[in-house]
Amino acid sequence: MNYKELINNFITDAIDKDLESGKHKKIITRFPPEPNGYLHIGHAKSICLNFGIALKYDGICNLRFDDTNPEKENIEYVNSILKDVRWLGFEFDEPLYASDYFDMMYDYAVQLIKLGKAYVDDQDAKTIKEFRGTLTEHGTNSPFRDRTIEENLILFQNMKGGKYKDGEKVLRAKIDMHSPNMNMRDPVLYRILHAHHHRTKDKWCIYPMYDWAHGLEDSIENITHSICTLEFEDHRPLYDWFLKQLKIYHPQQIEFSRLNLEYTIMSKRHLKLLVDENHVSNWDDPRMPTISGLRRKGYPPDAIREFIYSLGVGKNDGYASIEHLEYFVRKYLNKNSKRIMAVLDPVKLIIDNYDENKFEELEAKNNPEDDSLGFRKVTFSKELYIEKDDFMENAPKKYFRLSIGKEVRLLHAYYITCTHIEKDSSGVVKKIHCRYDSKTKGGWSEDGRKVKGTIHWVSAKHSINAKVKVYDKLFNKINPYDGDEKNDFIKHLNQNSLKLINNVKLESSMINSLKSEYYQFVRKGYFKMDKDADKDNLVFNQIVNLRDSWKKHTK
RNA sequence: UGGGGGAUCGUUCAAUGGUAGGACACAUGGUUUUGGUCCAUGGGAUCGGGGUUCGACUCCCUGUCCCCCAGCCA
Repeated sequence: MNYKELINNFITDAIDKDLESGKHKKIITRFPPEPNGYLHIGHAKSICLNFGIALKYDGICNLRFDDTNPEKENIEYVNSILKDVRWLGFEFDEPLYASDYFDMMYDYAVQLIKLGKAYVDDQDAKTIKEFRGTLTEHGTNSPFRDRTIEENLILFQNMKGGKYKDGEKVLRAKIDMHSPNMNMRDPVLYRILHAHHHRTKDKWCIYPMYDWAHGLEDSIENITHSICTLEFEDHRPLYDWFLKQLKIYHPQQIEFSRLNLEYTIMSKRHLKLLVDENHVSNWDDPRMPTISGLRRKGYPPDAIREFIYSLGVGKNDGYASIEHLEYFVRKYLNKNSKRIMAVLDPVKLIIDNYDENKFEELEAKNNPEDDSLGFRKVTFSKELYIEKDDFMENAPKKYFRLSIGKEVRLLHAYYITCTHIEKDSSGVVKKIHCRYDSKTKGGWSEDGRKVKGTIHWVSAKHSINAKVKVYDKLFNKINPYDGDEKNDFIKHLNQNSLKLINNVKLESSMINSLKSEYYQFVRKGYFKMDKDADKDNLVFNQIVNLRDSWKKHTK
């Protein structure tokens, strides 16, 4: 991808100006996930933006774990994030950790106390909340707000030293309890948490809050542009205030609107709920909007990147459509998948004038637009399977497929004409009898005879059994939160989001199918073998179906 | 009159005082050994009302609607 031209938005406009004015020479961005869950496609936007900008300007993008809350974070999440960012195609040096800066952050806090800009508050959480005021009423100063610097220094040291229980004291910035911006009403800087941290172990029992930590992390790493989502816009005055008080290097925070995808949710907390309550199998369930879910489903990273960059970056909130994402998935897969024939809903087709014991190895192209993907042999014989819906007894005029008396092409094989059918007692078609034209081998005729329909097939005797999983949208509503209490989104879960198809027949060449490979099941869709599948249990996930303009006619 | 942000085709992003454009979606036609791909064509928008200007999506005034903020989460 050509990142120089790929990304152009209001953020790169700002960067261009900073480069022109000489404010910066080298651009440094960062992607700062909290390791408290798996990354989702919303994070992919931030990743593509931050790493993309670094690539565009020959700069650097740090991968930094914002691991300031040990109660929710763990190493499993750290590892998944590392894997997902790399899988998306971005490279980084050793990952960085906010927890590596805990000593520095502590020292800065001491400095802030010495400046008379921070104090230890003995009020409990409930009282602090009460004193904070409301959106329309200003707050009230804490009775502990005017402690001396000396006292604050000792108290803060005692907090660090473990002399108090969780929640007994906090360190707060001394800003303005009358500020119309709630974030400026003496925000908490440190809370007491006697918790085991996955990296610093038991060294600390006080942990910094986001607002305190984030600007310091950015400053320490010499980040030039700290790009975050819109909900932090209100926090920017605080971000700026801290760095100004401390007189340290001051990155610029710029906010953009986060990515929303139709029919799904992007809250890590809520995605975790879906996992914990078994609404999905795990974080990598192919129905999840997580990077690991999309990977398991078979979405190529290139397609995800192209999708993200096609969206652009702005400050409007809105929803990206599933179709838009699927367009890029199909676009990539059309070029990069091998075609094979698979029958998902089989019915027997018998070629009455073909010898019982004969079979032929016919040559088939793996990708009609790209010879470099090679050729393969498919086995043809007297008894085949075709899709049930490729035959209709009473076909409408524009139906191009098989029906009694009509001729179609079997892809890569022969022209066949249907002569008669066999049904069971309840009228279900059990066998379709045809005759083939031996002069049409390969699927074309010298006489220029026109055959409108082409259908796929597999040889019954040579076929391989498999299972297929087809996925639909996770929720029934574009915005699962719409009009409800925040936690009612569960009731909008699509109960039919997973369909298991058991009796799938694959062409014989699939005996050597690979987990790493993308396949197009001709006329059906794109598929990839599930990570838990094996030779004895072939399971394919449908990545996305093929566009189907016939379906529109039938409606 | 609490603060902050936003409003352009159905969706998403452009146009930075000078012909409102692209992509997806949709529609029509063509090509085709996938009713896929590809190609061509078409319909379709500046939140409302004033103002400044030769000229306004852009600047000013005013109104309306939407999103975010009252964690010792990030």
